[in-house]
Amino acid sequence: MMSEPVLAARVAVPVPLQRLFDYRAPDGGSLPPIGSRVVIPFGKRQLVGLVIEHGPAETDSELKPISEVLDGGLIPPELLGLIDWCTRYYQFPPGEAIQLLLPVALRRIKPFRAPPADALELTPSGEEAVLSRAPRQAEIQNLLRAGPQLRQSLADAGFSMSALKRLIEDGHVRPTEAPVRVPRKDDLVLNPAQRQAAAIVLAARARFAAILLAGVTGSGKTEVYLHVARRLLARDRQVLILIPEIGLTPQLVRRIESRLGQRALTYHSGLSDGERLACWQAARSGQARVIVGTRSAVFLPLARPGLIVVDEEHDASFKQQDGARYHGRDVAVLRARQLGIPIVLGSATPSLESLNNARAGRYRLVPLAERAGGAVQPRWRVVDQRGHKGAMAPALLQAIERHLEADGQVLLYRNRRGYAPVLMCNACGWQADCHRCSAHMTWHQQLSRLQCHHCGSSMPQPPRCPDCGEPDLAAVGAGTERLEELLSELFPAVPVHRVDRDSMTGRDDFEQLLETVRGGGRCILVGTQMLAKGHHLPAVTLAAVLDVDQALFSADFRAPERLGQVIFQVAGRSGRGQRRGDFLLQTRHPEHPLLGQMLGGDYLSLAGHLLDEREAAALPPATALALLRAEAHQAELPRDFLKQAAGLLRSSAVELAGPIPAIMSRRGGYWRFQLWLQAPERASLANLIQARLPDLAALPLARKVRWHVDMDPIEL
DNA sequence: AGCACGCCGACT
DNA sequence: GTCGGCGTGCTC
Repeated sequence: MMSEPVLAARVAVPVPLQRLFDYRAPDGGSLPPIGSRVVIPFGKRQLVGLVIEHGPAETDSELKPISEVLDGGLIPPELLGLIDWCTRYYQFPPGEAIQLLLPVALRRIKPFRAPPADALELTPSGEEAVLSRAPRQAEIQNLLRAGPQLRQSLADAGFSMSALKRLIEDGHVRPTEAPVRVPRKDDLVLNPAQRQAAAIVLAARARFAAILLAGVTGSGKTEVYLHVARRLLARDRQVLILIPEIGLTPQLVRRIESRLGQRALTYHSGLSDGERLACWQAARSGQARVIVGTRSAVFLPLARPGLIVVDEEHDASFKQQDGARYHGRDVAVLRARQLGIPIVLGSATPSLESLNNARAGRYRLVPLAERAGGAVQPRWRVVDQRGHKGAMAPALLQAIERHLEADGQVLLYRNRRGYAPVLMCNACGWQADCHRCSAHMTWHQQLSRLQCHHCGSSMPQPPRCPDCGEPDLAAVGAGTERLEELLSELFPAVPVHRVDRDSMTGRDDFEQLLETVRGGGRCILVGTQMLAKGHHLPAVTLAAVLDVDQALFSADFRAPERLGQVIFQVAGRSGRGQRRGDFLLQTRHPEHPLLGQMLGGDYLSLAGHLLDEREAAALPPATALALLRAEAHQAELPRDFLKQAAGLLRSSAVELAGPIPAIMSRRGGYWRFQLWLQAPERASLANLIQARLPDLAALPLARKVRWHVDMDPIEL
């Protein structure tokens, strides 16, 4: 037997360096186990790191000792394995792993004071207390006799903080970790298609299976997840539900809670550090049974995992666009495989990536083709906008009028916020462009300012053309703000609600608007993406997409897929109640073959066509694609860097293209270029890039440009 | 990323 | 004569 080399703890340190650092055991102690949270000396600083593995020291210099072990074996090996795969596949430094694995509160050396429990219970004295002279307090006492309640739900129920405060001061009520009971609504009876879908998932309840639940809007996908979730909760398993970054969380969470009769914890960037820590710990201990989170929740430690759900799996926000560029959906599938549990990917408009995986037999496609509750699909019609100058053709306006007269609600989708996408000089043709981006600035009339939606720069309205001095500046085109104005003029008797990031600034604005709209009554909704996402608005009988044309001719090979998704999602908003809906598509290119394909039928057959086209063109997901991106203030630097990088990456295993400018060639003052790397297999592509990464980093130009690798990019 | 060291311009 | 600009290099 060979003599043992010095065993070191290989530690991930929160710095953007492509390697681990070796440390010896703390003075007078032994090597902390893998997954331990430790404090280590790093240069002049003390940092929090994670022990990723044990191994022989890989350095000639003397090892420093670990300063302190904060938590031994905090991160389970299963998660370390997942992160290891992610760092190698997505090519991000191990230090980024710390950001993904630890909530902020645990990335600091100082122990974090745990936030007070957010539930309240009666103390023994509170049970006894006679509160006849304090009716409000007595009501609270009565409520709490049934079990602990969240502070928040007491506040929602209209109890004042002062009454609560008094009860706490008097020692009648105290914070508690005890689980809060949520009254459970009875199960909806699943229809045969839903039952069958649930049965397929449940058949795999104790092993890995990836099920792609492709349910048309209104088919009741959520009921299927929740049915399955209940069965797994009954077996004492945890359920992790991943959702895109959207503000519908409160509504969705309430629905999940009442259906499951369980409290659901949320995990997303909107939480305070303390709240995130609390959720993280509850997930790790198993106390949290149901967790609803955005993509970062895929890295939560789970004591007894039973099911992962990825809702709206096609949504681009599952892909992190900076830092560690991982895809939450794909990582979730890998995690489910490692855990040996089923994962359900749900969408009315599945991504071509997932459909391709279904074609290849890696996922099981379970279509739900019928709307639940008997609602039927809307009638589709193309509105030819040619020959009309305005933002809305007469045929569209007539349809709006007709539906309003029939007391229907109208939903109009337009993917541009602001008043007008361009401000132009009528005299010389000058356009207000961003100085830092290759983009027009958007005219916001209410703010009386021009804004760049890409870099955030903003300026007041120029009083006259900066080029020719004429004062005749015109707003060209219509964003949601202008559409709202136009519609209010055309239909003065009808409320017009604008839904976009500018109008829905308050926390609950959107939620409240949805409530109002669900209350019924004629109205027009005009808005961006926010409006297209799965909201149930039963009184909407007309939905329309106002601008499909730029997507028809986009340079982005994903544009047709995205357009298809938006169109089917918006169409799905119409006619979900008793009355059949209409759906209109406004275009100046009614003869475009893509529109023909959509009009023909359902999303899955459109997606099938699109997937065939990707295969024919050797584009993802038929091939693996990675981008090497670089940007700098001078255009030559990233271009030259990528040229040199191309030389280093040349291999028979990959096809290289570029450097070519990004679709948005300049952003925030940076010139952006990219090198396309394509290979038949994702793993071999990742391996090649990983092997050459040190050489790339060693290029002198690598220090002069900002660069990174993006595996499976979705933004070009 | 930080934080050092290191060599050239305007200030008490 | 110094304070300080950010280029370059290192972190087990």
